[in-house]
Amino acid sequence: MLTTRPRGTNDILPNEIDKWQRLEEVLRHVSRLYGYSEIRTPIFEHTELFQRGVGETTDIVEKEMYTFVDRGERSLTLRPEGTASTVRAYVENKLFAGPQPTKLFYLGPMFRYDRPQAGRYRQFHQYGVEVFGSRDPSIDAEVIAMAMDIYTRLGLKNLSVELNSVGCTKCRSVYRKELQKYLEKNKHKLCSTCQARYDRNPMRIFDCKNENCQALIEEAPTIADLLCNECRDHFNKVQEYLKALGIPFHLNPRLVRGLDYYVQTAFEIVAQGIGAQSSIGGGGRYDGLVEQCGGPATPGIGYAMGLERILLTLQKQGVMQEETKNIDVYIATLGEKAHLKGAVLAQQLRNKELLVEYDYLKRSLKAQLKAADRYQASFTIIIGEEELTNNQAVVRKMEDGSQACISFADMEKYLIDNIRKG
RNA sequence: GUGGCUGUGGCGAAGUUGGUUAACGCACCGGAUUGUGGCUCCGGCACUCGAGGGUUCAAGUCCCUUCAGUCACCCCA
Repeated sequence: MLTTRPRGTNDILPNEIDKWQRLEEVLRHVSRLYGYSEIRTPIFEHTELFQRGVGETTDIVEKEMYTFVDRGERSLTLRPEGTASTVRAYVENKLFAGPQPTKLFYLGPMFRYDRPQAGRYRQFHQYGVEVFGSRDPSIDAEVIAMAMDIYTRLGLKNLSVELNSVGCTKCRSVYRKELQKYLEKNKHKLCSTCQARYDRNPMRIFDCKNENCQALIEEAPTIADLLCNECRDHFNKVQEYLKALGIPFHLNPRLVRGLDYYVQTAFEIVAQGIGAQSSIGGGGRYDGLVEQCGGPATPGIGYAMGLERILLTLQKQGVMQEETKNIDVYIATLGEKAHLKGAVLAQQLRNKELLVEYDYLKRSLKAQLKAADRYQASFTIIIGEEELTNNQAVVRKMEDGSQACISFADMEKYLIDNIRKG
């Protein structure tokens, strides 16, 4: 156990940190373009926040939370998603009193106690945005367009946007009853989980993979048929804006997202070929959430994307180009005095913005050159007794093995000139 | 929480119906080249064959338990 990381967690090693940083760069850049400011909230919150915010009946709250009691006997929970915390921060810090809408993004680890599999981990990373203060359908469309913009910039292909409206609390309860009425006579034929869903949240039966359940619900009325005028109008406008923005989408009346707070717009972005966990992002509108979390009635919409899944998709689609790392100068030394001189020279060259490595192991020259080769150094400076007395060093161009004797006084200029050129 | 597959040196892997000192490749370190890399050759590098228990004269090879990885279900990013 001492040398094993906890289940479902990952070390991001030096050889892969690069792609993470490049991904994060794109996310921050696009955030700026769309006018979002970063918010950093705690990794853990009062358990109650997620219970109320995410919803008591969701899988997240029922079986996936990392909850613990601290020394002050408070129940705390490692955040399983980002929206609840962001809403809490919005309310607590009275951001609603500032200019609206408020557009925020976050980036960081989330935690869910789930069985790990391809594209699913217990600690995973999400980037997400939240917009508070507007119920206008144009922002729904923009948020979806923004997500697609990010994927496109990253080079992802073959994605599909699944879009639905889950209605407001009013039309949803009407729909619920309709759906229950439709399924009533066949209720006993549903699988056991769907029988439970029948009472709690019959819309989730659409998600069931069981063929029998699928058959039973196939001809069921969809929410689209029963949206109230306001919701239907909103949904139509969202589609209108999406079309105008050139974002293709699939209407999916069966898309039901697993978090309780969604109303009206719900969407998911799906990638192919990364296994069963194909959703690389999703979101929707949550107009009642801020109020429910103790703030003023404020509309909101947001989405989150899973960074591991994005990286996985990038890899599967082969759009991940390796970044070559090489240094400018390797300093090889022989003998104690030369070693000291090398240390000083390394500092001097680094001050001139050169990437410099130096041998700390007092290895043989041969071994040092081998190291220089591994670092893909452009030049290796060799300093030994002889060079010290002549106040110069051998500078070897690694590419072709050509060497020159350069005085320490001219070293900086020589290297800078030659490296810039090459 | 449920199920399938897997678990041998840093990595990738051989390992016959259980039978002596557990292949091979890569990586790493050193030498051939007394102060010079990338190629070649030579050499070096394994106290637990995931862990624990059992069967047997004898187990990496059989049985049980457990842990981990992986994929899938549930659900989600």
